[in-house]
Parts: sequence; C-alpha cells; structure tokens
Amino acid sequence: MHEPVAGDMKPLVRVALPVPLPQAFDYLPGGFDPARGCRVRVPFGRSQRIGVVIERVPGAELPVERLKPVLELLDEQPLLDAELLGNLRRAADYWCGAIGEVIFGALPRLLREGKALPAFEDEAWRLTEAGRGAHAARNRRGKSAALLEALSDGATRAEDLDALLPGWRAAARRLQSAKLIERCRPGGDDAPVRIRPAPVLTGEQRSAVDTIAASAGFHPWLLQGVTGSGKTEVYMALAGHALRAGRQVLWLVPEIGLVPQALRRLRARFDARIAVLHSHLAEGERARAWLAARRGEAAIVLGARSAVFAPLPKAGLIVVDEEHDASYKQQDGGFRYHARDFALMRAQTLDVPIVLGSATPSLETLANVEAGRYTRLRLPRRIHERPPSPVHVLDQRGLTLQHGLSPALLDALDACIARGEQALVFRNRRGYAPVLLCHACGWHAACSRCDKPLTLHRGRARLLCHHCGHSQPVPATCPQCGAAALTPQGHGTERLEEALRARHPSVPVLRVDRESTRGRDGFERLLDKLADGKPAFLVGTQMLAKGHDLPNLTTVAITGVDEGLHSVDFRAGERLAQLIVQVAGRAGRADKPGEVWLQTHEPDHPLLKTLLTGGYEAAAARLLEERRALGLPPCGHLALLRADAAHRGALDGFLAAARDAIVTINAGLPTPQRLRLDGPLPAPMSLRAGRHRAQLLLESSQRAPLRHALVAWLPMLHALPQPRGLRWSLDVDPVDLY
DNA sequence: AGCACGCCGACT
DNA sequence: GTCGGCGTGCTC
Repeated sequence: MHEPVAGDMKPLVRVALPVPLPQAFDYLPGGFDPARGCRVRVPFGRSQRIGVVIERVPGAELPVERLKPVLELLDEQPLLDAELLGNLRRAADYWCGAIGEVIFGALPRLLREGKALPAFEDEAWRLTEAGRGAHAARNRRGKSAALLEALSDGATRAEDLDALLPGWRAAARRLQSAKLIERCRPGGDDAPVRIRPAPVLTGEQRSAVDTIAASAGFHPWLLQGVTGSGKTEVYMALAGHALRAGRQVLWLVPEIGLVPQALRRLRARFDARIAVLHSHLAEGERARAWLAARRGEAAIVLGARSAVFAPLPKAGLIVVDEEHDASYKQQDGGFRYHARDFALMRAQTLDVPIVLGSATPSLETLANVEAGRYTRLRLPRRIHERPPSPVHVLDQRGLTLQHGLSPALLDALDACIARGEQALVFRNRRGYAPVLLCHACGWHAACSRCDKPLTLHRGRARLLCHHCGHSQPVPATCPQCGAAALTPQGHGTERLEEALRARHPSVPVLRVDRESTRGRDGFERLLDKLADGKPAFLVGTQMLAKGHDLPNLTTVAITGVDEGLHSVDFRAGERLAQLIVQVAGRAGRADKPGEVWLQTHEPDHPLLKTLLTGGYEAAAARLLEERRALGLPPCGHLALLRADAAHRGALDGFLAAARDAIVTINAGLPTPQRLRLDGPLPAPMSLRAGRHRAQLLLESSQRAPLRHALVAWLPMLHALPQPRGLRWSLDVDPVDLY
C-alpha cells in the first residue's frame, strides 16, 4: 500500500465495468473527483469503457504506478443513488453475479453507452397554428384525425399518446411534415396528483388497507386473497396513500402481458405520471421512463421483472403482485436474480412497506410468515359474497376419451354452452400433439439438437421443438419404415380446439397460448372477443391462469393434471396446486355460480385430496412438511452450477474440476455445516439446441455455510481452465432444477 | 466480454 | 513462404 502524498489526497475510485468479471477496477481520479454512482470513461486494456464508480478508496491493492486515470466524468450528480447502488452490490453478492454486469444490467442501454442525459429529454407534441385550423376544419381522417383530437386540449406527452393511441407515431410523422403538429417540451409536472373516486372497500379490504397504512417504515406484508377478493383495490388504495404523501410507488407484475391491464386500472384511478418499464420497450422509451423514475417525476413505476431496478428517490410503497409467480426469477443469462427478493432488499433499505399479493403464496413466503418475518393479511371472501366454485374430480380411469376429454367432461361442457354460458378448457401443452409416432415400427419424430420429441403443430403443418425452436415439415410416411402409419399421440391445445369445434360447429372456440397471442396485446385482443358474453370456448395453457374477468365464464375444465403429480421437479406439486387454484378462480365471477372439473387418473392422490378438502392453505402446509422432511427449500438452501458446451469433454472436465474445488472447501467446514453435493449430473435435458448440459447441485440445511462456500468457490471457478465454447453460471436459490 | 499474443496447418 | 484457426492470459 502506498502512502498518499500530501496535497494529493483525492481518493482513488473503484469502478464497475460492463465485463463478466467478479471484481471492480481501481483508477486514479485524474482531474476529477467522481462521486459514487457517477459514470466515468476510463482506459481499459487497449480500449476505453464506460464504468460506474462504486466506491472511493484511500489506496489500492495494486501499486499506484500501475493505475490509470479516469478520462472523463459523465455525471455531475450520481446516476445511481446510494440505495440502488448499494442494493445492486448486495444483489451481485447474493446471487453471485459479476458486479459490472449487474450494475450495467440495471441501466437502460442508452445510459450504458455514456450518452449525455439531455438527449432523452421528455418528449411531447402539440398543435401548430395550422394544426388548430386543421382540427377545426376536420379535414383529416383515421389516426391523423384522432391525433389532432388528442392534441387539441394542449401539449401531450409521448408516453400518454402511447397509451391513448397505439401506433400514433406514423400519423405524427405525417402531420409533422405537413407542419400541423410539432414536438415540444412537456410542462405541468408539478401538477398535484389527482385521485379519482374509488369503489367502496369491503370490510376486509378496508382493514388490510388501514393496517398497512398505519404501519411506518419497512414491513413485508403478505396479502393473501382468493381470486376475486379484490387485492388490486387494496394495492390501489395504498398507492393512493403513498401518492398523496408525494411518494413513489413501485408496482411489479410477473409478466409483460399483465402490464396493460394494470396500467389501465392505474390510469383510471390516478392522474399521475406512470413510468412503464419492461423488456419490450424501445431504448428511447426505456431511457425516458427510467430517468422519469430517477428524477422522482414518475409517481408510479409499473413493470415486469426488470422494473425492480428502477431508481426510486421518493419511494413510499412496493407492490409485488402474484408474488408466487416463477417469472420473477431470472432464468437465464449470468445474473439469475429474483425480482421479488430484490424488491424486499430494496424495501428494507428504502424503509417502506412492501405488499406481496397472491391467492396462492409461494412456500418461501408462507415460511417467512410462519417465522414471523412477514405479516399475513387475508381476504378470504370474494367480493359480493359469491361462494367459491365447487370442484368436481373426474376419475378418468378406464374411460374412453375423445381427444383427451372424458364423456362426463364433454357433458358438462355441452351443458354450459346450452345454458348460454362460456367454458374454459385448460391444457398445459401447446400444439396439436406432443408426439408423432409410427404405429407400424415405433419410430417417433425427435429433435436432432435436443433429445426430446417434436410437437406436431397441425395448423402450421410443422413439427416444432418446444425447447430450441427447431422446425421441420411433417413427413407423409415414416422415415424409418416407410409405412403411412404416423399417428399423433397425446393432446395439445390445438387438438382440443379442433375437437370442440367439431362438436360445437356454431360456437366460437378461442385458443390462448404463446402461438395464438403473438404480437402486441394479442392476449387482450383475443379476450375482447369474449367480452360480449355469448357462449364460447376458451382453450389454452398457463396464460389463462391470470388475466381478465369474464363475467359469463362459468365452467372450467382442467386436463393434464397427472403430469404435475409425477414430475421429478420438487416444486411440481406446489406449481400444480397454484395452477389449479388460479385456473379454477376464473369460474363464475359475476352473478352466476361457477363449477370446476378436474380430470385425473389419480382422484385419490393425497395432494389433490388435501387441495380439494382443505384448500390451498392445507395443500401448502402439506407441501411444506414434505420439503422440511427432505431438507428442500424453503427448509433448506440450494445453489446450482449449470454448464453447457458443444462437446461433452469440455463440460465433464470443467464440472469435475469444479467439484474437486467444492470438495476441498467442504473438507474445511465443520462436519455439521458440510454441504451435500449432487453431481456432476447430466441436466434433465442433457442435450438442448445442440449443446450438452450438465450441472452440480449444492445443498445445505442452513444459509450461512452455503454462502461462505459460494464466496470461496466463485474465484476458484473463475480460475479454472475455461475451454472454448463452455458456458457456466451459478444459480443461487434456483426455482427450477431443470 | 474483448483483445492480444502465440503456435501449428493448408493456401495464393 | 504467409493467412488464420483457436488456446491462453489479461484487463486497474
């Protein structure tokens, strides 16, 4: 360590750079004095990079002569405030991410590239003199007329136009070149937030709102409310409290598809600036939304997983809707964080309440309630005192099925349509049939790059791999024996759609899965077709588990339950229980009673029985007991080293060396703290998209020894020889072992 | 990640 | 003879 020379007391700066390395780099301040959270341009290797100052340090590990100076200071004021920067560092630490990748992953791309901030000034549009004339003359049609109308009562923000008038930009370009409208700076940001009247809350909603609003500072709340119990109204009332106090609200939903309806409800209630952040935004929009949050001008920040990285200088409340949803866990890339858990870290530092809402809370959250770390508030009743829909179990053993539907189920669906109501058929498999089999020789179509069967998609006349996206034409005859005996095996949503259409030719059948809902607001647009309440079938996957209220939807059929009962994934039971409850919750929302049909070969399966007699809480308690007995999360802690490579050799060599390293670390731990090691094992999909995959699982009954082992292991993993084409990542608290 | 260095194979 | 394959090592 070198003594600072008198008169040169400016501290060195530790800088995070956008590289997948675990460490940060120290620099001389140059002619600057950059604060933590500011971006700087620095020399790095033979080139220059933008970095973020994460610390100011008196001295470096390296001799001062080897340090290079900061070349440019890009921010006068820190871009990342102390809270966000601190929590990003905690997160990098906890989920074993590279600090630079974590910090730069939280920034909009335009800011990562070191652009000056004024480049993203807020954008608004207004009418010119000529434009006012054109509006009065009403001589434009279509989008142009609508845009002139929208701008007729003053300058309007681009983000409001996005919400009001999707696809307005083409019209704006036309009108701008005709000099009828012009770009300007928006005004009126200091306008107080206006809150429109809310519906009267039920006693339970009121008491939840009052309890949370009366608490001060950080407190995690579990809002456990059955579907239809009005959780959203509770969030909105709490958001109103925060906004009135001049504080910001962060509102997370599990997927992008749920943003539009949340946005609609928020806009209907609050006359406030709402910043939307998710992965499908254009970079300019993202930068603007992020900066609006950063300046505290966005009163509400709404978005999916990545919105949890929004700066919140005036935070007052965090809402995590559908907290049990696995989409909150980043499942790929280097930094596999959990947005709900990161939101909890932030709420703690920001000292604000955080509301985790769900009808079917995760076992992790329930365990935290049990341990007294979170407080549970219940909304046990649907509003308007509607009783829950009865669930009928259909024993399908020995029955002849028609396209996977049993006679009793078909009767129930027929009866529903005959009553003039709508029915939902749930099946968690896209496509027509999951396997195409040769009845003559037993051959089946399989993906050459993954070792999985190809799914038949009959509408597109293709065989598709659901794991890597590979697609090929459907052979007319068996490629192995030449027989014309290729038979679709099993049932996907497409096949159910076809079967229902054949049975009820005059009734509309809408299929909802990833294929049929592609494009902007595809899901929303599909569901709009059901809003008239006319008899119809809705067939689909997972996507149907949440979303709109369909008042005339009374019958829900759930097929394919058995797969969830037999999966090797230790979370399968929890997922199945959540799915059944969520899908069943779609039935009977208005004045009509609903009914739910569950088709299974195992009507006596203990999980199903518990779920049907005791409800989700009983099922969850049972699952939690199982986890406790097996030492699995949340009663034990896991970390998973995943690796993949084009060749087996590189993969096996790396994982064997990684195992040797952790074995050494383990040997240094006192026996009761030792980790259990499982692997290296081929991943359950050992070949995917042409790459071999394998993994090594670490298990520990306590958090601390696992943490310590990871801290020691990570640098060793980085120091291992890294064969070309090998990719690896550490997944702390994996939600999916597969 | 990028980028250089460096050491072996087949090409104008 | 060189162009270029990718293994290895380093970046304050």
